[in-house]
Amino acid sequence: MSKCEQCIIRQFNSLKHLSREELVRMSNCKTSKIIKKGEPIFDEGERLKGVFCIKDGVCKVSKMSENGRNQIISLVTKGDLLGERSLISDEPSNLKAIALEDMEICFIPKEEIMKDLEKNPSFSMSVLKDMAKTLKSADNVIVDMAQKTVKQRLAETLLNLESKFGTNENDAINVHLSREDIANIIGTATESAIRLLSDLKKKKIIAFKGKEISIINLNELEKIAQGF
Amino acid sequence: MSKCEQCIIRQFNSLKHLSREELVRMSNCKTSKIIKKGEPIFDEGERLKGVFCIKDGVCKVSKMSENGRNQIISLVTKGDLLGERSLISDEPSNLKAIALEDMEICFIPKEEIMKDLEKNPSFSMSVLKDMAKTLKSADNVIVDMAQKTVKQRLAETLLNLESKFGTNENDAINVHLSREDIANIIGTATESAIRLLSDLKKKKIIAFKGKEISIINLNELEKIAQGF
DNA sequence: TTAATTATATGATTTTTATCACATTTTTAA
DNA sequence: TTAAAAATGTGATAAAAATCATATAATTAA
Repeated sequence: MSKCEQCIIRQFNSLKHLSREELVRMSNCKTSKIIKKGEPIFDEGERLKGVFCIKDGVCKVSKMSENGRNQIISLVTKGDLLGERSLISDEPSNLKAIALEDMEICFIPKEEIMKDLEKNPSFSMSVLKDMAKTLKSADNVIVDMAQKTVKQRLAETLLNLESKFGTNENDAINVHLSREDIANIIGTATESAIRLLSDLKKKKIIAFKGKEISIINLNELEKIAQGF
Repeated sequence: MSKCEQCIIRQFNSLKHLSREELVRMSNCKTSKIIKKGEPIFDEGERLKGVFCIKDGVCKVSKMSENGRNQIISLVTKGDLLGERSLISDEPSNLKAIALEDMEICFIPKEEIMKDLEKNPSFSMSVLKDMAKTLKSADNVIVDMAQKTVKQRLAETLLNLESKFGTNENDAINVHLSREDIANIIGTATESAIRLLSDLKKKKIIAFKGKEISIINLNELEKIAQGF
């Protein structure tokens, strides 16, 4: 079992503010898990017993609408923490997390995290800052969902994916999403997403083969995202 | 100048976790303001120098989309705190706040709040909980915006307004919003909002005269919000 | 390997929503 | 008080997006 105090991943999130003793204690109570592609980390309505620190892999965090359609709220990846919110608000999770690829995650029990949150101001301040940032970006998503067309949202989503996941050796965006997942991020019907992707391909703004998507004309895609 | 330690409003927000000394100190540096209907409390891009505690009145918090349309993110009212987020993230506000009616607000300087946040764990924990809650509701708004029809969102908005503001002696929802404001909450064109309101009136699900709107058939409105 | 299942793709059509135009009412300010 | 401005309301039309149908490609499991 690897040790938290030696784990490089914590540098990417609020856990970097923990002291050596806090990390040692965390190491002793944390557990590691392998989650296979397609498997859930937790489900809607589940009461989380701790937080997850993503060591490797990507998962989609989504929520079912009353209409019975699934909306992906965020993609959580290596270095991110997952589940702090429902831990802090002490309510069942309103979200579901499913692995998009094989994952390696650490589970840290609730009591441990809560103790650190209350005792270590620089840790709690960091979590606070993180939440303020997430909230700001949630506001932006609300505005986009409410005011932008599906075409704009698709363009924006592709740009966001490239900047979050980077590109591989073929200049393709470094994450594999099904057309349905893409549709569920932008909040549209799968057919609409497919159609708009085909349009962008026809206009040589993007290229794709299967789930490997690459942005060819970044400038044009940015224009589309802004509504031109 | 009224004193924070005697102010009843703080019971409604995280400030209730402050100690008597903290409140006395706050009292000595806070200032009170009257904001007239239609006036801004702060604007998009402005760097806030403190937080606002709403003593009386309602304001709309909104953001301009790249399309040049305004989206109302929330309505902030008596007892609420405003501006903590951009203070915590130490970035210019991404939002604009405009009074919907005459308001009475207190301004608490940044240094004072930040000191309390760092020194008083029960205060910072309360702010943290509050943000977790706001984030959860932001997720719900994202899902609604992405997946529900304008009609559903209008029904939902009316229900939310009634439960947040209550009703007056005529059973009308206790807040006055223009049709444009309503449209900007649900994220649609003003004409569409007006048309759908007229439909609901024709079907005797709501009644209104000017900005006084009342829900007549709650059950039916809830059904519409859910997509029937 | 092959059949079954699932994902992707595209056409035709319907539904939803935005836009434009204009009339009427209400509010505001001179 | 009254003219101007702003808000509300409604019809006609256009644009955007969903839905339904069906074909093909890719993936999965027996």
